[in-house]
Amino acid sequence: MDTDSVLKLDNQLCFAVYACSREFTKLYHPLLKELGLTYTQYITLLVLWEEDRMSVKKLGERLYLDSGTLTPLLKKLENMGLLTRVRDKQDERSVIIALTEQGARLKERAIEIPEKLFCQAGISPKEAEALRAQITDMLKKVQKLPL
Amino acid sequence: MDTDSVLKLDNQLCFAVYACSREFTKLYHPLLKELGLTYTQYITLLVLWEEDRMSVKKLGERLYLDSGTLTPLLKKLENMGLLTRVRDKQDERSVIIALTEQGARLKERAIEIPEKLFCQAGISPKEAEALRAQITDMLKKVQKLPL
DNA sequence: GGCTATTAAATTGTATACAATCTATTTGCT
DNA sequence: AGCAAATAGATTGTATACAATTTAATAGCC
Repeated sequence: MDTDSVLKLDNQLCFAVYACSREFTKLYHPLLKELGLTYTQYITLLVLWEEDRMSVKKLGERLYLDSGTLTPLLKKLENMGLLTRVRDKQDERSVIIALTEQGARLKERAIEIPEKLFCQAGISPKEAEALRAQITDMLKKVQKLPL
Repeated sequence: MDTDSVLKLDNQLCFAVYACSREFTKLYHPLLKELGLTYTQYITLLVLWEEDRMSVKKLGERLYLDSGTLTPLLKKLENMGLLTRVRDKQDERSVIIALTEQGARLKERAIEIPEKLFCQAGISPKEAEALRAQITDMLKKVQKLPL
């Protein structure tokens, strides 16, 4: 590719990923609205539905988000009555996030979302999985870089 | 995939794309900082370097961004002296964005960025292009959906 | 021509993201 | 024990994103 082509927006992998991410989020929006959640709040709960009781630090590692994003987000979910934030007695530096009854129950209603989305988007589960694996590979590659 | 697996974060295509997008942007950050640009400002200029003089509307279609995001961003780039915002005489509803001398010149320095990135990330141009094509396909699919 | 619908930007309000910094706690070392 | 370095969250400041609404201008229709 010549020097001019590499600067073309349509040739840039990063832009494709960036635009795709935002369009995907828009697709989630109406479905999540029914649950009263934003996308970031939703993926935070996904992690907790898999494994309840987790430090902010570990949550951040799973979501690739730092405390600057998570702290206000978790405070909001706490105010909504979906989780609790409690200092770890063993290590007072950490804060343990745990689902409330209500937060745990919300999982039932969230189950339908992934399927609805695939149907809407017309993406087959097989090709979705193939693409997800490739993107995850790249994510690991990009994330591991020494800054 | 069973009902529980679809809710697992690591199985979700959307999350992979979302996390990858943010990690990619972080990779750009130090390189763009040298030019005094953010990622969104950079891709806006990419479009204008390809085709100068364009309405906010058209710019938004290329970038998948709306006026709510673009208006403040373009005002900032205007203040930085990189572009001008002028009402279209033919259609006073539109605003035409045009590069200044300085904005056009910045392209020279931006040329190096894509190559530096690929080297850093250890992604071969060939696999990047293959992945970009797949993601763009999905983007089109997701974006065309009737809301 | 005159009125309604549509369109393009701008504005408003809410929710992220993240770099950089700060605070409190704990670890590791002597 | 005592202290420097490291760690986990919280805070601050800046820059997006985007839904929803508003404003101004144009297009379409009678």
